[in-house]
Amino acid sequence: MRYSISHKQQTRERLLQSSAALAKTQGFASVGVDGLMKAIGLSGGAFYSHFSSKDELFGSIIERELSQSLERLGAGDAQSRERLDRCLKFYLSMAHVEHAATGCALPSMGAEIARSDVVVREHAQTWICQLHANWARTLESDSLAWAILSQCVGALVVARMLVDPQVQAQVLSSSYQELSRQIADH
Amino acid sequence: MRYSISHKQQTRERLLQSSAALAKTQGFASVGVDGLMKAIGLSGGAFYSHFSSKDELFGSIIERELSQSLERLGAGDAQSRERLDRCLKFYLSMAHVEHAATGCALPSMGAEIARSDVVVREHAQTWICQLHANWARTLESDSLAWAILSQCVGALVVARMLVDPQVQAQVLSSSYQELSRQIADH
DNA sequence: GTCTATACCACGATAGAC
DNA sequence: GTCTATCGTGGTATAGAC
Repeated sequence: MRYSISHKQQTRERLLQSSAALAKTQGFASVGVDGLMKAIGLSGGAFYSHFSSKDELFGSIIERELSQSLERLGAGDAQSRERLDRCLKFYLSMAHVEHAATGCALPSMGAEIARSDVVVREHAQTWICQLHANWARTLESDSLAWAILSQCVGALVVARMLVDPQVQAQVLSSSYQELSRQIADH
Repeated sequence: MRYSISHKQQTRERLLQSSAALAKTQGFASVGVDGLMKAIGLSGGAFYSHFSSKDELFGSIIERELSQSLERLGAGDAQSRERLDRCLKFYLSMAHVEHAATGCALPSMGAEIARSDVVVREHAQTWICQLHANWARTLESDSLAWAILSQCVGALVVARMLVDPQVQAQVLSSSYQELSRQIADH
């Protein structure tokens, strides 16, 4: 063969990474196969050597994104409240609002995941429940863990819709402030 | 003229209503002009007698949806905490999760609004800030009002991604429970 | 105002050369 | 594995008859 064994894996990884970033910023439905491939310097036709369809790529992107987020937000069996606090601080930051390409996939692609087929949503559910379980163990509260997760995702969705950075920052700081109080009061 | 004066207004209203429902369920980008018109029994060509472009329709949909949500969630100058509580109960209900077509536009179209042009987002910001102001007046807390808004939107985004109705219900009830506690403690 | 027909472009996906 | 070329479809938008 004219291409090394690892070449395909590397190309596939580049494609996944680049496509995920494009999907999070422009929406997966709004970017075509040609655009996805051009972004990594390849032609559209080469796409089908890596994925049988655009939908299959979507599933792989979600899988990769969620496992990555889980690692960053709640990996391990026992995390300290200090680490959870650092996670919340970053999640609810202006940097996260402004850089959707490298951020969590839930606020940017949540609606698209909700509209996708059952297989993808089952994967998403597994991951979300795993993150919830980790946070619930740290916080010793199932309901507080769900509430935090919802509020984090919602704050980013709301903030990204706004134009004024000051109001955006207000949404973030308010959410963080109220979350901190809830965690402390618990 | 062969058509009455009010006919155009009525058709436009039907188009707005139907298109909003389709946009919330399938995503605005994923449904074509032909599909939007066929949904109200007209041909695709007739669309441009009502809107100059699909983007202009998007702006009108958002405007209409948000003012409608404001009416349902926080109209008037002074609302009781009881009414706010009823609003939260409905917003965080399984019916709302299941029927995106008639529900709030923020969880289903939030990401698309965030990606749209500045004019649309300025409009969205105006309405969101107005709703926030009403809730903040009722609750006597700016930050709590922002936190509630974020949590409501986030809970719906998260719940809609899941497949298991029991887990969906858990997300909703947890969010409602924690919100109630926050409001009571305030 | 609505229809049919159409221009024009972008999309997802495939075929065959290299 | 990647390229170019292409097929078929569906997208937005326009033109002209009624």
